[in-house]
Amino acid sequence: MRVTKAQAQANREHIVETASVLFRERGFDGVGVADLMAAAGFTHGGFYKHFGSKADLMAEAAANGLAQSLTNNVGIGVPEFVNVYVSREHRDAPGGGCTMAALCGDAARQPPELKATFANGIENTLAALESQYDTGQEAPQQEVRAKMLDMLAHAVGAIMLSRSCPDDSALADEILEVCRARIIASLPPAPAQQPAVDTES
Amino acid sequence: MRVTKAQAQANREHIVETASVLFRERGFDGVGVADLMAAAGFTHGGFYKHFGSKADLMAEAAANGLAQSLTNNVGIGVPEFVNVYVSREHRDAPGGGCTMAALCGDAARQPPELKATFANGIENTLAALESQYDTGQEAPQQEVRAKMLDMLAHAVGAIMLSRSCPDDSALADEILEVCRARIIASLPPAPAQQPAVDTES
DNA sequence: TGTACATCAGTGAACGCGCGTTCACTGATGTAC
DNA sequence: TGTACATCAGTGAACGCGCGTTCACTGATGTAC
Repeated sequence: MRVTKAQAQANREHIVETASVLFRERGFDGVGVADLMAAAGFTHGGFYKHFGSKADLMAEAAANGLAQSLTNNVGIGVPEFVNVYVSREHRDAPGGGCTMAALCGDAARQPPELKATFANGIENTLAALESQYDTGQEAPQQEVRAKMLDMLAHAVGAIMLSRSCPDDSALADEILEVCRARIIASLPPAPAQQPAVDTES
Repeated sequence: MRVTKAQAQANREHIVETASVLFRERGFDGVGVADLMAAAGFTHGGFYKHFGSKADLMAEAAANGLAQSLTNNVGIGVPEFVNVYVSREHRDAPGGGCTMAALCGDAARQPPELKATFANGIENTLAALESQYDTGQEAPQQEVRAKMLDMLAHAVGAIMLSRSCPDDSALADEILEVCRARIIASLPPAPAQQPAVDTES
């Protein structure tokens, strides 16, 4: 049952995207090759026509997920990004959410190639955040980068800690609410001292 | 080869502590029952004389690790805690480090019982941090709790993100250094506006 | 205190199962003429 | 354009392996008398 080259390429991409979601939901070890292929609408045997190994797909799926989380959050501005990111909706839907938050615990135990993919995803996310971060005043690029890196770690920690609590627990929600408010409050260098500046001026 | 009741109890505790370290190093799925028992100096068959299942041990080992991270950091003060926590030494030694940072990614996919154990560990850590947090001024208990919860998520995120980067990468170190400095700077409510107050006055 | 027997922590072979991976096969696609 | 053949994406059975768990067994401990 051979298939068009274009169809085969589309199938391959579909498998990567399916894997990207499933890995975020269940972790790398929680998704088998047969599971994955069935979820994508295929039988497991064809897997190795597309990928050298499960580890290879893990790297591709991670890269795909890391890139996707970027395109999902382009141009909304940093405070709104934090509102969307540090939310119950995001916490409760890891499959469609941030790959860093869903898989960085797993990534820490993976071989260097996959960690490099992760570091690359972090760098790209950082670059996107930097470009959207308006301090309302001149700020050296290094300072902006540090601020966004700090904010990202903060937000990732909030989601991950919240996800490790029982689904209906007050603590899980408290973590999100406390952290969201404080991350947003920390965004402009000194919000209370510096009244809102019209960015269109 | 039966063994003294006291010895059996000691062996059981030794298995839990060994598991606590190995799970932090390799994750719940990365440690088999046979691995674990061998590391503790036993054969695998005896495991079920002590524990009903691997899942039961996971909960006990997590509780043990979460309690341990508390006793390791009693009385050193919050800024010093951050210095020790958000460090390369901690990042590079997960087996002896914080159970939250090592396993909260795994915990998010575990059954409610284990998540409840995790939430309990977070609450206990919070209580310990609150008792050590000196704002230099009067602050409502709720505000102190929020500050410590926020700080904990921030520190956990920094370690986890750093661990997901390649071992020798500049980004891994940058994350730690940037976050450590900023977390510490954020500790007193307004460090720049409020010069050091002699706490002995 | 000494003796006989039950208990049970620890051993190591064995179990069923699911995993990642391989392979012979199918049949539509792609290609050479 | 039409024909003959090679290619190869996808199928599904099979592989070896390691996992969590079970079990008959051992022999020192604990207990009853």
